[in-house]
Amino acid sequence: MSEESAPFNLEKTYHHQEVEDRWRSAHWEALGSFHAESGRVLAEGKTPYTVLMPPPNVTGSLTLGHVLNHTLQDIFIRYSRMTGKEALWLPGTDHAGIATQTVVEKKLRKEGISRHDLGRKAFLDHVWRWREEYGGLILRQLRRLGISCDWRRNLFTMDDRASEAVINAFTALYRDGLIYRGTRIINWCPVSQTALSDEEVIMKPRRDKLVYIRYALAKRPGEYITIATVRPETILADVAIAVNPTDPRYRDLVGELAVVPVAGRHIPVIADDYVDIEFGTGALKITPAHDPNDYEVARRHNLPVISVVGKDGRMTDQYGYAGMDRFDAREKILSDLEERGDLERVEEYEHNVGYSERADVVVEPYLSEQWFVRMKPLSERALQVVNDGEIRFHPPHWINTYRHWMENIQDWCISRQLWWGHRIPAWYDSDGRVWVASSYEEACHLAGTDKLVQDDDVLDTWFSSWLWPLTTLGWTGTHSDNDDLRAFYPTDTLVTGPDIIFFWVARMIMAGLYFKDAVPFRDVYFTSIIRDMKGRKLSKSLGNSPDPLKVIDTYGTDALRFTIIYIAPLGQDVLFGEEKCELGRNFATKLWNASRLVFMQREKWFGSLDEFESAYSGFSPDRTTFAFAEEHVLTARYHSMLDRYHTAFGQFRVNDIVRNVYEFFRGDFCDWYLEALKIYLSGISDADAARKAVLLSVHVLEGTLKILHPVMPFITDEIWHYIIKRPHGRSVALSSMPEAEKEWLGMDVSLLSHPRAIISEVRSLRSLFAVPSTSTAPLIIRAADAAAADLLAADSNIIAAMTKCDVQITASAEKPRHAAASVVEGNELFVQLEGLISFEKERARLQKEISNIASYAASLKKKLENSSFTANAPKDVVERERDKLSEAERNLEKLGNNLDVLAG
RNA sequence: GGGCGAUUAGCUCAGUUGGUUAGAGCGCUACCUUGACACGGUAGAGGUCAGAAGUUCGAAUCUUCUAUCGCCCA
Repeated sequence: MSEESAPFNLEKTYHHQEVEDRWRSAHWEALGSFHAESGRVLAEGKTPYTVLMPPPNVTGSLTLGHVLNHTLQDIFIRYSRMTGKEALWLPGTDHAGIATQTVVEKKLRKEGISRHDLGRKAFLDHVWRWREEYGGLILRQLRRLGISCDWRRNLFTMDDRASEAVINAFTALYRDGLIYRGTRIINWCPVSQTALSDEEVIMKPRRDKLVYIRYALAKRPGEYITIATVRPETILADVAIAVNPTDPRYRDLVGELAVVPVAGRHIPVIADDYVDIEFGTGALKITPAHDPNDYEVARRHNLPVISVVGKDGRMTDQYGYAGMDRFDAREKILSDLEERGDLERVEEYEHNVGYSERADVVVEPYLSEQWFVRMKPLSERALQVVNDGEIRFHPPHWINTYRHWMENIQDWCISRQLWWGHRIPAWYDSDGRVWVASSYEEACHLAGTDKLVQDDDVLDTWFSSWLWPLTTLGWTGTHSDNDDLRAFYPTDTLVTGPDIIFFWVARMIMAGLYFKDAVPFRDVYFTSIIRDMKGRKLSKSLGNSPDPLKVIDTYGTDALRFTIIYIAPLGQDVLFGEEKCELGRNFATKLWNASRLVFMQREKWFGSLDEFESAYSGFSPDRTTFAFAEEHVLTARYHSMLDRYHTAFGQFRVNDIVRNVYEFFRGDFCDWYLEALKIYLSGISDADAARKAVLLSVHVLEGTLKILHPVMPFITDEIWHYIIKRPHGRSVALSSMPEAEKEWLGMDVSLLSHPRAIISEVRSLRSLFAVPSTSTAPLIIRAADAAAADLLAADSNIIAAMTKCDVQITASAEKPRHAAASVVEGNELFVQLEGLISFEKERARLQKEISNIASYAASLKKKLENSSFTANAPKDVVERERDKLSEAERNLEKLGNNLDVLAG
């Protein structure tokens, strides 16, 4: 910060690194700027505003997706804080069961150790140590974004408090009959060696071979039935061949026995509606241990279940394939079948196959005993609150996806065969009976014995994430309320990607309603998906995902934040390229330089900072003291911009927010107001008048800094401290947002905009006739009326400087010869360009202009002569069309006269 | 197969309930190193709003169909 004696202005150039480093989260954190207190809501009556951070995975590192997501949350939080709310942003991380365990196992493997060598407890100690060392990375990186969380409340899903809540939630659901244990075909990841929920399986198209295999009929020598399958290795586990009961081709075969090739087992031919007559041969092998649909068929027909693929994806059969990988076995059995003559033919076949989300291998449908949450009872209210609008989605079309999932919901497999996670609070006694309780002691008490063994499995990570709105506010399941919950639950805005709508959003809604009897949040903002410039998803393997930290180093955090919001519309994918950050960087530079100009003028016109401060503290724009038109226009445009800004927030149109401010600042503030201000101040001797104009520039600059602050927190805080001297500990983040004032919103500035329009037109003429920028041309303005004449006369210096013309404003000038002429808002302009313009060129230009306007006027005339238009269209629309027509006609007349002068 | 979304300037996208001679950024062209800023300024070129039909006084905007692309669920 500058000394009192030194000039109180910004450095000549903006160094984002230096400024951002100074205002880093650490600074704001040390000040406690972003702490929220329930007392201020409960006792002082402040309105709460709460945002839940979607807990990033502890193994994660910062991606552009995080940048977008967290910038949006920060924008909402900072805006709410500045509009007087008690703004609470709850940060945290999740323990990411599979990912974390995989990372630690990989690390151990390099040291030649497996987790089984260590045993469960020692392994978990390793995981915890790993998390202490590396698990904070993502949060440190997020801090570089300048996000304004209440970091005191940082929560990890494996923390004691969160773990307690998980256990209590489990036991409560079990008690209510919503959790059960059962044998089902689940999605098994052979690499991670755990069950997965349906949501963790990603369907991907895959080219496989559709294999047609002949099964001999046991009692009809020489006859056979042919089935088609993409998984020939599982024929070893076949228990039946099914045909559709209405299929005439196979009707007489139902009840026959077929011989499984290689295995030699006799299996029945059965009839079941499930079989699709069109697919393959219409005869389907039934392999209940390796296909969920086959499992259902087998149950209906009381068939046995035989398994030939083990947990590791290797064969477990007794026919010589045991130990082989399932895909190697597939090839082997294919050649064996061919050799045996059982292979009829092979077709290329593209179909969708489930892959494990984490390990990216083909998921194995696997029959095993797992824990499930019964979803149907939970889904009904969860669907209702979204249908009723109690929770709103932005953009709303995601409701369809949500609704579809809720209406076709399947039970949720929550057990995972991992060690890292919340261990399932279920114990088995020596008779194999299960006892679910919050602790071993309680389970012993229930069971009446202490000879209990706890279930080995842990819970799905999402089983802790779905409690996030509750656990972050201190809910543990043993009490229903506390001050934080009373003050901040339900939370307000959830910002997340649509890819976890099922995983997380839907389940949080269920949990909130079930455990707290209230929705967990009001609005859900679904972010864009970020792609590269070619529209491809960002991925490490493609090498097309820029490192946000490098982007920040190059362009600055503010620039990145501004850019990503500028280019990310609600509900659309966004194509990101690092170079796009030039937009944000350039804007930050512009903001800096414009501020420098304002501060330079302040320094020039105020004797000292104190003098300025005392004038500024009582300042508000007063149109009766305005000296030039741009002061009116700027102030009116400023308030209309504020109005659009607040409206955009209300509608979650974040994209509009930055575009609106961007246009206002570059256009209205810099290009028009500041340019006019410079000229006004350069020729002035009245210091008091000058000070008023400077005060207005600071006033609007400060307002602009405030409204930009949620998007660009660093540079705005820096410049804000130069508005007046403020203690280093203060922050624009804790100041209040400017409001749009009705008085200014209603102001008609159309007349006051004439100077702008005239300046643009004259510049255009100069450029058209290639008038050298060094030469000053005489400009005669014949004003539309007395009011316009007064206004233009007052602004004549500004018009002169901005057009580089000698301006003469008259009521009745002769039409000069040798002039380019134009009409703007009824004001006739003559730029005398003796020797500079060619008559021919000007004549042609006027003729073209006249014919343009004439055809425009004709179309307006036609419209207005159409009686159904004048009868049906709203009055103001018709009125507007009339105005346009008369304006066009006036212009035509004037331009026509000019043409005559040229001709004559 | 079902659902959702997209198609507007060379590129990336705005365009809120139908009422503009359709906008921005980047790129392009010309001019300008002017005491805030060349990461800048001024002026300009560039679009039959994917196609067809319909509703309407009026359609980029609403309806239907078609085409192409993308996502989700089977």
